[in-house]
Amino acid sequence: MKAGVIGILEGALEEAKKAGLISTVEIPAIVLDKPKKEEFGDFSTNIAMLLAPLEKKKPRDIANAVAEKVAAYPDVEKCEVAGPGFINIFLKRTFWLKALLDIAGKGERFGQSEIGAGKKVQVEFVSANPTGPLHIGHGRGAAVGDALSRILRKAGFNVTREYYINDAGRQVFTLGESVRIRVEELKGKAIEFPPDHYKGEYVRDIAREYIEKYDDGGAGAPGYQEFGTSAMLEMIKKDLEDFRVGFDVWFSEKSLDDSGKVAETIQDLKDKGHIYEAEGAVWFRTTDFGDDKDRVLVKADGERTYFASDIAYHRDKMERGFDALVNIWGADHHGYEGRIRALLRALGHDDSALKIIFIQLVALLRKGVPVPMGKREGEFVTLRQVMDEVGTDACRFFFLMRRPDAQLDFDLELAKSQAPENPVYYVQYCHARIKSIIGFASEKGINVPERFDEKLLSRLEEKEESEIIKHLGAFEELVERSALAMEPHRITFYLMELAGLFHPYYNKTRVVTDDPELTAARLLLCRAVATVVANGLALLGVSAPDKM
RNA sequence: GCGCCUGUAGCUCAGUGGAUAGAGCAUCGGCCUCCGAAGCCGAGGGUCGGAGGUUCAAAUCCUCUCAGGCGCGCCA
Repeated sequence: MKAGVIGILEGALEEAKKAGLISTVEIPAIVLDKPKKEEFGDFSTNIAMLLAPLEKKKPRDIANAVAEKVAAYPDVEKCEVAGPGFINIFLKRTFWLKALLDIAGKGERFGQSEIGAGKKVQVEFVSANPTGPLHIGHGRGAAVGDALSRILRKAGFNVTREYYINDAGRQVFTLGESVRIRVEELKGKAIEFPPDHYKGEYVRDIAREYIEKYDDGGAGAPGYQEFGTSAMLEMIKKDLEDFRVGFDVWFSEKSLDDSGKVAETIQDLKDKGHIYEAEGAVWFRTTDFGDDKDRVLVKADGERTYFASDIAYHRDKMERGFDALVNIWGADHHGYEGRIRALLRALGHDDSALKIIFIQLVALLRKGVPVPMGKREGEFVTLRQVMDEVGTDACRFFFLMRRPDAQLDFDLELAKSQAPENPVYYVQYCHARIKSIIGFASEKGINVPERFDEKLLSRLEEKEESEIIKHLGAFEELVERSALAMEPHRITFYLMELAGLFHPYYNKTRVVTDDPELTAARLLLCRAVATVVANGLALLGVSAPDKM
């Protein structure tokens, strides 16, 4: 919708230029606003005020000249100049009705665009260590990463979702040890459990499973570490599956090491002169590329650091030819950003290809009272627990109700309440309600018309109806902007607004009436709302139920 | 001490440099003989943490400052 108006404006500016009213060659980018007040029109632009200093003329004079040209376009009802020099454009109702025709024609494809132009984007998210179950914070990252991937795809990007498995190094070793100790314990040995090991109940479960399968100690028995890691990974995969989060690639840290890529990367940096040795360790001079301090790649004891794997991983990512990389990290990792950017630049890449989204903490509440968390106490709340309690739909929706970098209060009781204050149901109810209306009409032998035109739709004369239609028409641009800004929460807010327009309309206006033409037009409008709600919820990975 | 994030209504939060800053919840008062009341209508509520600066125009950009969170390992 908006693109069309920008076209009109560009045309008008060109005409003004030809008529000698404007002399500036480089016209600033056109910004179209949706004014807050309807007296300011459907769209408003500040272009005259931006041109004023360049033209050395009064903004209002320029605005008047442009407005006159704009007003001549057939889709334009009128065009006014207001305030310091805003150009306010009022469009004809028929212009908006095109959105309804569009939605009816495209159905679930409505909202799709080509703005991504098939660019390859990798979204790496969750990437939790396979040493314990996913907790609530991972869940938020999973919801954001998954929704973002869906939105990017809708906007025409070629998306790869990837999970980086930290299956090498200290932590998985400790997991293996934890399993071993529990196995021996279960067999009756009294062993003091080391405090820095994983003491969650799930480790006992894994130990029990191990004893059941391999206690005979057959030749094929895997090591504790290997067994524990794969058991944890299976559990994580199952959690994610039930959370409706899928991945295209599961990338193993261990495989990087095995294939020699870590050593290769260090050598590469050495060849480029970014490596030095000091105090028995091998350092990467990241300070040459904006980092706070240099970083160790190989410790004095000969062991590689986690960062050594990470540089190999990000080098590998770049070599796979992505146009953009998105990393979704917990906010506690933001200290890592500098060194990863340093790496990309050291390798000669443009680090602006990398976008890191930091996920802030989730504060779990129950009726407003904080639920205690803390990994050390072994009483951290898992994604599984929350999912089971409030359901996947509510859980995902709540995670996507806030900007990722803002802390989130998640109230369990609110999320599962079937009361009106629960926003998940507010949106889903809108969809179910419309399906019910369409069902009611069809029982009376009235169906959503197969064939229709602008004349039929022009029966939608209520103010609420045009507001809804305008909002529907903004959906495509919303998806684009949400994709480009990489902000899934915009979709959530849009849907709450759309439902907030529809419910009052429904309460006030009868859809199924004695007037067949009016009924047909309103059924079409309703179905369009349902389509957009369903499409929007699909981007969030939340279901759009026909009945609730 | 240094770095990053966040300060907007009682609470939780929206708000690509634009016009009189919005929504939900909470509070109070109303609406089901009629397409789904998981809904609707109405009311009250603000020094956009603070101070300077840039601009025709600042919640938005810059500087300083205050408050909260997080990070500053040869841990991952």
